Amino acid sequence: MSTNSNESLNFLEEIIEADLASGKYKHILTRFPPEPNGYLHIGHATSICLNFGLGVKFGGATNLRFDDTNPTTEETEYVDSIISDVRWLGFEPAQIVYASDYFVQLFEWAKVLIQNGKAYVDFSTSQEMATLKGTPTEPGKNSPYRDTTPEENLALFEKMRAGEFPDGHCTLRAKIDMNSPNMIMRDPLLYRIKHAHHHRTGNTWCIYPMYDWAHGQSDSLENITHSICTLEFAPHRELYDWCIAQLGIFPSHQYEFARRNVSYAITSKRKLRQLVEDNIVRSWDDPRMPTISGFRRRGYTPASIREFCDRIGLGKREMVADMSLLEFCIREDLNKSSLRRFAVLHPLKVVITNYPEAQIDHLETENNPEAPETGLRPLSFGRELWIEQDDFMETPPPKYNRLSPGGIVRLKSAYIIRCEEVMKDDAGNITELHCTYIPESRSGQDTSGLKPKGVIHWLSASDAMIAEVRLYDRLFQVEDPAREEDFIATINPNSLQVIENALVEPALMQAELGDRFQFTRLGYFCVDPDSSADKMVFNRTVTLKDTWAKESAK
RNA sequence: UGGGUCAUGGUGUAAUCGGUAACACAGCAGAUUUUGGUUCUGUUAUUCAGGGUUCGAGUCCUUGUGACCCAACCA
Repeated sequence: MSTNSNESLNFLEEIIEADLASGKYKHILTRFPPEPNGYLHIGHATSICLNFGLGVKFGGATNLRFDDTNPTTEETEYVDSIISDVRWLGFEPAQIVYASDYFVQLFEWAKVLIQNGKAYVDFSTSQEMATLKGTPTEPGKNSPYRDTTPEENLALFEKMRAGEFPDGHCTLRAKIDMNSPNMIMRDPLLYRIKHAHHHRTGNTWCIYPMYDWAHGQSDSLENITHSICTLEFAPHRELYDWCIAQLGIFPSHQYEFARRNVSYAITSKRKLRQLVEDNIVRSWDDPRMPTISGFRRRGYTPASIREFCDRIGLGKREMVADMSLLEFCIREDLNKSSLRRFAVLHPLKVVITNYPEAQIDHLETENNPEAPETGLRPLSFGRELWIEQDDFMETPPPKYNRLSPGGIVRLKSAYIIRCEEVMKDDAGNITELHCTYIPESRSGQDTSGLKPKGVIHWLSASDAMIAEVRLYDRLFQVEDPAREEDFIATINPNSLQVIENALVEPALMQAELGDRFQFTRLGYFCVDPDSSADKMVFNRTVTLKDTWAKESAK
């Protein structure tokens, strides 16, 4: 119910704690209010974690409410994906509700406003309205329709609702103050005519409430105590309060926080759509997309995203959180939880010349050194092996700890080998390595006294299986692509590398959708839904931290 | 006649309503390591500017500067 007194609270938590302490509320109720007009992205994820997180932290609850007041942009498909994204993140709404549930109530309340002389039907065109609205530095002018009597307005509003006017013919506006310094308060639109099919109410309505007429009242109807939104809605708060005051209904309160952006990502719906439609990515759930479904397919865990949202904190100033923090969070989670497996992405054949032709040795290695209880798994060792091309260099740079001519290296959980001969084709390409192994260097019973500097992963040619591996990198090359004049130009041309014929441990062929692994020394990988019984596909979620890559780049 | 929101290391967030500017990520250096992973240790770097109040200011006052939002029949 209450929080630890020694931990520092963010400004919203302080407000809530004070409201609870003063007895203003016994329980808090928040809400996550997406418009179902697209897929959720990482920005929404932070809002979900915020709203639901607050509900959980203070023993309250959180509604999922679809702000479906614009029938021309909204679809059931989006409703479904949003519900599943929220649940995937690990939250269960107290209620799943819709602004459209309140259309009748909202309509009745509009009539109350009209009767009280606080709203009028305006036949001005949008152009005329814009002119009369003034500018931030110049006052507006009253509409010629502003002094129509309540009786007349009521009749006109009923006609609007009855479908007697075409789209755009007139609107219902609140009568507030055309001289207000707050542009939002200069007689805002409450209803507009749209003869459109609504994904839930069908054709029963041809007038639809605007955001400002729907949101606060929806909050109030649900008894939302803390209605949390982003900074750009701050000027709307005055209108939010005005509407509630006019109706004398439960006073929900709006609080604003700064949208939480993430570097190297984009969260504009328009731009995300462009990426999909221009086939720059494959789909909305392409693992490079900053959508929740993209992160899911990429292999991110819900816990890692929640942890990220916790760690970036909350404020009221514009911010861009570091993508590297998100990467830290997923590595931290997966390091503890994922089983280790060997995979060789770019194979180089190694022949152990002093190892018997047909002999297969059975070795073991740990599933996860961070979690010994996960036990060991079997590994086959034979005369022919695969290692990573990167793990051999004919002329190694300084500090290179891997294999080179005449040098030794430890094959993890197996033997130490020495490179005796480099085989090449006519073009000079390395085709295979001839090595010898040190029989007394077997892992766990090493009496060789040798101390190779490097340890590399490997696969036995006798049982390695082929799989497809997709390596993802950042989609954008700049930290803040949204700020670029042409964000498409900043796209990383190497954001996806497909390796059709990678080699993996045989056990990986039984992996199932949702499984996550660490491919030893390579990174964290998950099973992609494109996988089939005969062709497994793995996505790289994130690389391991790679200090050698940094060192060698110097 | 403009209104609103904000300003603390590279990034993000704190600082018990005036009392040693801290935590995390990133970076750098080292130790450990049969993953160049993990773990551990150390380290670099911060209060937008000017003025004022005060023994003492990130915090209070004042004057500036800068950033973002608002003039959709979108949310």
